[in-house]
Amino acid sequence: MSLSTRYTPQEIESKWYQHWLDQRYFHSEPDDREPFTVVIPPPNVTGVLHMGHMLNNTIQDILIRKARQDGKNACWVPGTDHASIATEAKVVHLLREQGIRKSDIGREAFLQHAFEWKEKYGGIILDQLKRLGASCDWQRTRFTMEPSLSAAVVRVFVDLHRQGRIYRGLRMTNWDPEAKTVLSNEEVIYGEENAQLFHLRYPLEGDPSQGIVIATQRPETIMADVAVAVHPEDERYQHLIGKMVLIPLIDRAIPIIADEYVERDFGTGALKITPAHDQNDYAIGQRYNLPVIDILTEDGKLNEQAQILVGEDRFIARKKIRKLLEESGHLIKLEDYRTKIGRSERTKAVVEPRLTLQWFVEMKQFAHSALEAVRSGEVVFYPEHFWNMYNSWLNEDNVRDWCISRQLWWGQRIPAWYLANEKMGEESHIFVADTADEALAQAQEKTGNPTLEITDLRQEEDVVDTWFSSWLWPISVFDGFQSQKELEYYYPTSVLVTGWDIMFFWVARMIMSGYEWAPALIPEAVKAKGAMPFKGVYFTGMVRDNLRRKMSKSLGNSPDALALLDNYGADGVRFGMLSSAAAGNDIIFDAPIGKDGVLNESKLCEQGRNFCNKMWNALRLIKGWEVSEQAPDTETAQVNQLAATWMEHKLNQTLAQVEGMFIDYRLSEALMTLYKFIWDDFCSWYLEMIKPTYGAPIDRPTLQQSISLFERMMTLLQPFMPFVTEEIWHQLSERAAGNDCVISSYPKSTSFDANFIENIERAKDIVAGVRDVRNNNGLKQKELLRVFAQDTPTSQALLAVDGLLPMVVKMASLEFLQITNAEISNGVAFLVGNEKYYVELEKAIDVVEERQRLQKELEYYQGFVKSVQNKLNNEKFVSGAPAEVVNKEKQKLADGEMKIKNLEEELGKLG
RNA sequence: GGGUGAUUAGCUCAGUUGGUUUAGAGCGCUGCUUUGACAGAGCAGAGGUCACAGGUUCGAGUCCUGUAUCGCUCACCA
Repeated sequence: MSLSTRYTPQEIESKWYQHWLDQRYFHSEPDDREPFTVVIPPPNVTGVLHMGHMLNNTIQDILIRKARQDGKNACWVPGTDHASIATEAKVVHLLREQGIRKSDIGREAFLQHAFEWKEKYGGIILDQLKRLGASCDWQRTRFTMEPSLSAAVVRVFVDLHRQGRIYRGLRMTNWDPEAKTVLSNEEVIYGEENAQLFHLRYPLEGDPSQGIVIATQRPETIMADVAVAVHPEDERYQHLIGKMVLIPLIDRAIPIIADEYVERDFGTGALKITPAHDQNDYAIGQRYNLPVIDILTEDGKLNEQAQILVGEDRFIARKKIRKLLEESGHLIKLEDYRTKIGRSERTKAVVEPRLTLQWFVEMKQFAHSALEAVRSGEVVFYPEHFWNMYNSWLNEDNVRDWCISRQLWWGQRIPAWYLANEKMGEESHIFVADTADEALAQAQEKTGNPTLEITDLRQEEDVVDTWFSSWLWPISVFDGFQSQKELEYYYPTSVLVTGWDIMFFWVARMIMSGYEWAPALIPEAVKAKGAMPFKGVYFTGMVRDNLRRKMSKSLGNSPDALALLDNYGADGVRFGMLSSAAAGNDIIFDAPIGKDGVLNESKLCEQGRNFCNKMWNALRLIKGWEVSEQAPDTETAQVNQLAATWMEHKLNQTLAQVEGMFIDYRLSEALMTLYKFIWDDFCSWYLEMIKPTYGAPIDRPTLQQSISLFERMMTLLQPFMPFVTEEIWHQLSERAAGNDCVISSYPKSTSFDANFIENIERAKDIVAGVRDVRNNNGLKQKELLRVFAQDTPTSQALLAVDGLLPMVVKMASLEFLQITNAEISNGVAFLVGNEKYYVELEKAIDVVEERQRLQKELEYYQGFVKSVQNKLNNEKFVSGAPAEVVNKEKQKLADGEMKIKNLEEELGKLG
């Protein structure tokens, strides 16, 4: 025997992965088969494999491998996302360590560094996916910033701009006055700090005896006020609505308006509106068409617009204006107050809300098509309930225009040009075009100045949001904007597998872009197959730790994915990931440490590894048998035949279940079903049934039958656990080149005899009954027992099934099993169905213990019968329930009563 | 506060349109088993009033309403 007693995944996995690549099994070209297409959610180039990747890529791989075995043209397109913010931050950090500042080296040099970095580290995560077994078509690997995909970004930008659906507008952004840059929301850290709430009185214009008191934390911004707002139903202020009040110190008149945004209970119930310096005030200002007065400079000082304290820093100004307000009698009250203040992650400066010019995509039309796609069922969500979240994001009340500009360098630069002599932020001409030359031509025409040169233009500094490139992914990975040949074949893709956290950022936007551009690019294909980018979306849960936090590197709470692969093998990890991952439910992977000090997460992978080992040892058993060309004795032949027939039925039954589960994407259930079939039915029962006595040979037909079964099981399991199945496939018999498990065709279920399966289940109950008696009476396995079956038509029929009786004798280690009417003098009884079986004991029966056992069982059935009787005594049930259900209950009652009778008889015998 | 999901065995979770015995799995636990494929194993066992309260129904873990607890998510009070 050359096979080691344990399955060792390491060499086996790399061996077969390389083999599959050599055979180009994962490569796809359009042909006349039905396509099954999946595009990977491109991981960040900066990424390293974490649990979330392992989960959703395992699922994608299972679907792709299954489709491949189903004879479809399976195509899984891998790739990476340039992830502008994350990557730029990483490269900036790296350069800083070398003493290089981004601003010193300029855009070109910075991008060169960034690309070098990407070349060096960008592929790591894809190599890690290979270790997991991902059967991607690596020849198709794409990157969101490669030329073709970038060209697509520029093209759709120009297209939308031409249609007037991209515009430049003001937006409140997080401004870092120290770094003089816009921050993304993620770069702002909020914390509670002490502050003061100023109550200021604004006198009524023309009647200083009246006025209104507002509360503010930022008295230095009152010069930027454009209104005072109160709640429309606030009785205190009804008489003031519509009147004008004067801003203290500068006496500018502003209106009092009514808006439901105002909380009556907070502060004084009156709110100053300062659109330039507050997010919400800006929104209110928009609603009422109020002007915007910006009184701050880009480094946080008061400007000329403020009229007073010009040139003072905002915090100095706050102190000074307090004094001024006190002196002028406008400061009514000052209270201490805890509030949340946002600071820049990097400079720690208090972030200033600031209006800046940004680029936007109009969302109304897009949102409508995206909602319709899912509402109509053209795109199906698994699980369905995610529709609610999707709907609430995208409905007209909530959808907001998409700000697509980012103040970064790493990304696709916005294809807009300005006249170089116009001041930044105040450009009056904008030329949007695919290339600088086209922009120049536009500029010459629009300005009527044919002598303009390229140097007279200045390109927009900002790049587009990363999602503005990844929303084209299902089209652009097939170079769909350049040539439609592949797109026509592969589009729409079959299913998208991703986490629900990016439902809005990515999933919804891909749907939008699909419906926007696919109809124009591939009209015929869209007519036949639809415009959606994918037919289904499988939302995986978030992988969280035991505190239910998302796993992330910054928290350091993610288990080392590669270490898991090393310890348990890819198949073990795939099993572990899947076994607790129902679609959409978050999975807690880093569960509390158990008693034995082992993490539960590892336990799941351990179970997967043990499963590999179990199959491996089943293989060793079969390979260890000597083969005999002689037919075995009749009884053995009968048992073998019975076992074989049973397994064929059972296999088809299992297959039918698994087929249904695949259709519903119930992958973990499908895996569990196969697990139980292989471990319990095949290993624990079938192999034990046919196993020759020690040292004896096995007959060839039975061996062949077993190998054939094993082979089919490997085919069924291959999508889930590709490596161990491939290895066993090849260990089972010599294979011609190209005969590999990975491409073996997935069988379709045929009919099966449920009755036959049921008979075997009864026989297994007899065996279990005998084992129980052994356990309770301390009888050794080797001790052959005599068992008697009560003579009834049912037991007659059961034991008459060919081979069943000798099978039970073998499995339960019996001397014999006989049907009899006679009293068994020293027999311990157990029930199988309604039939009594007796195990004859040599020694005296422990009457007390036996009574207890029977009594307990009796009580159970008495309770059971009572509940059934209650049901049947209920008029309404008998008349209301379908006859089928009532009959079932009657049968249950009869069975229960029979069991009670039998148990009472046995108790009676014990005296 | 809005939205959304969860609450089933010690732990992690299934339970698919309400009706196969008064609910299942894996791990853990308890007992037994060790020259015989596998101790990364085998056999058996214990363990749950399905969060709580109502309601609909002949029948509810499953549907409805409310409550509690926990989570996620969006918006956050000048």
